[in-house]
Amino acid sequence: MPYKLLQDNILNNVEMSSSEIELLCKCFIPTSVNRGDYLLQQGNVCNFEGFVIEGCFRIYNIDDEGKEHTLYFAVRDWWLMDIDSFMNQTSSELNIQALEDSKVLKINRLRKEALYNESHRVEKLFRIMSQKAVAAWQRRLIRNHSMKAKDRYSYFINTYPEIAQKITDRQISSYLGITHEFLSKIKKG
Amino acid sequence: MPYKLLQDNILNNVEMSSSEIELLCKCFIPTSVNRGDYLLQQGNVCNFEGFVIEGCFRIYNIDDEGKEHTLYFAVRDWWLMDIDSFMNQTSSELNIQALEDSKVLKINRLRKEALYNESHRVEKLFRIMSQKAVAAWQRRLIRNHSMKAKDRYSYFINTYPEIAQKITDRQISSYLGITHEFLSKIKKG
DNA sequence: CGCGACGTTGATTTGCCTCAACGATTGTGG
DNA sequence: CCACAATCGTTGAGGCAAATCAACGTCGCG
Repeated sequence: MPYKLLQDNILNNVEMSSSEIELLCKCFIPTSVNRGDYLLQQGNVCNFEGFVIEGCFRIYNIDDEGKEHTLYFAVRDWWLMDIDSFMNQTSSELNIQALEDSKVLKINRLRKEALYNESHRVEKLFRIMSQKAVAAWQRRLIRNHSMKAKDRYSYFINTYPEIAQKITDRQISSYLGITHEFLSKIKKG
Repeated sequence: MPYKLLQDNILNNVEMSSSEIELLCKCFIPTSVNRGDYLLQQGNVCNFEGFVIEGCFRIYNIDDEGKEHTLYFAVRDWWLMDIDSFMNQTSSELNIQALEDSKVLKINRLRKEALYNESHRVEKLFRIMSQKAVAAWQRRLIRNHSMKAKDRYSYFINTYPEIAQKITDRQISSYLGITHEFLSKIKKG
């Protein structure tokens, strides 16, 4: 039952009757993604939001110089999307790639916008989720400014051991904002 | 009429009848803050959200080593709060200080939580505002990782000229994540 | 007036990047 | 199943970006 995980995640943010939550979950479509495949590629418009059931995704940007910058990783029980492209229906600057064979519950944009209007509780759910996200991004910025690369690395593997175990050092370095060579030297020292 | 600015800001995010928006705006209390004074200090709990009518604020953290890290500045038409402390009612790690004599519209936390439940539109308003904020924080992180200090400085003064004009170079440097000495050298070269 | 915060500059050090090379691992097609 | 290619992690030499520390003149404010 893939929906059980989604239900628990939702109920962790808002109260909802079992009938309402079932109606909500029905709007999410189970999708399998093969390792290496993309849910979204830079230049396209993001018209979905996803909730990861199993596997692992990397959400990253490639800049003008061809360098990769990982915004975050999404594993079981995480949400993913390009929120900027999704809201404004503009061309995305992000790639969302499966690092393993994965399963996601996807909801279509128009479906989601409709749900906002149909249900005050859905609106509340995503209001709360977004506010939590803002807090998390603020803390990440402060960590980036106050901690050296070595400490950011320790923080990452201690805070997200289940993610660290699934990804390569190169991917970690692009999340930390350093080169993979320097990460290698960090791990040695 | 300080509320006109708030009304326009809100209407820029959601539609609202004039009666409803008036009811909403009434919950915000005009507050004057003298230059140098704090709306919030590290260690206290944030129980308000603010909307700046005039003046300028700096929202920053002081780390274990005594270094200041500026999250953002808030001038006319900007919102401010410690969203983490506000949501979880935990001790704040942020300071919110007026850099000029300023005027803010403040809404109390309990009042705001009540409004969420009373009005679907209010819930929608803050859902949209939060989602926009998430997008902005994500873009800021990518800029921090992909641009050198000099380019981040140019970006800042070009994107927020009205802020740049109100603050000191030291404050800009703590926003950019560099020392004030280095910023001085950037400006020279 | 005098103090404290500010911006500047120089000398030195440090954190991190670049480039290049290498072996090890992983994935792939024949 | 093997051979090869691609990607990975590692290491070293050298360079650059930014931090650190110290000193100095300036300005605004009490």
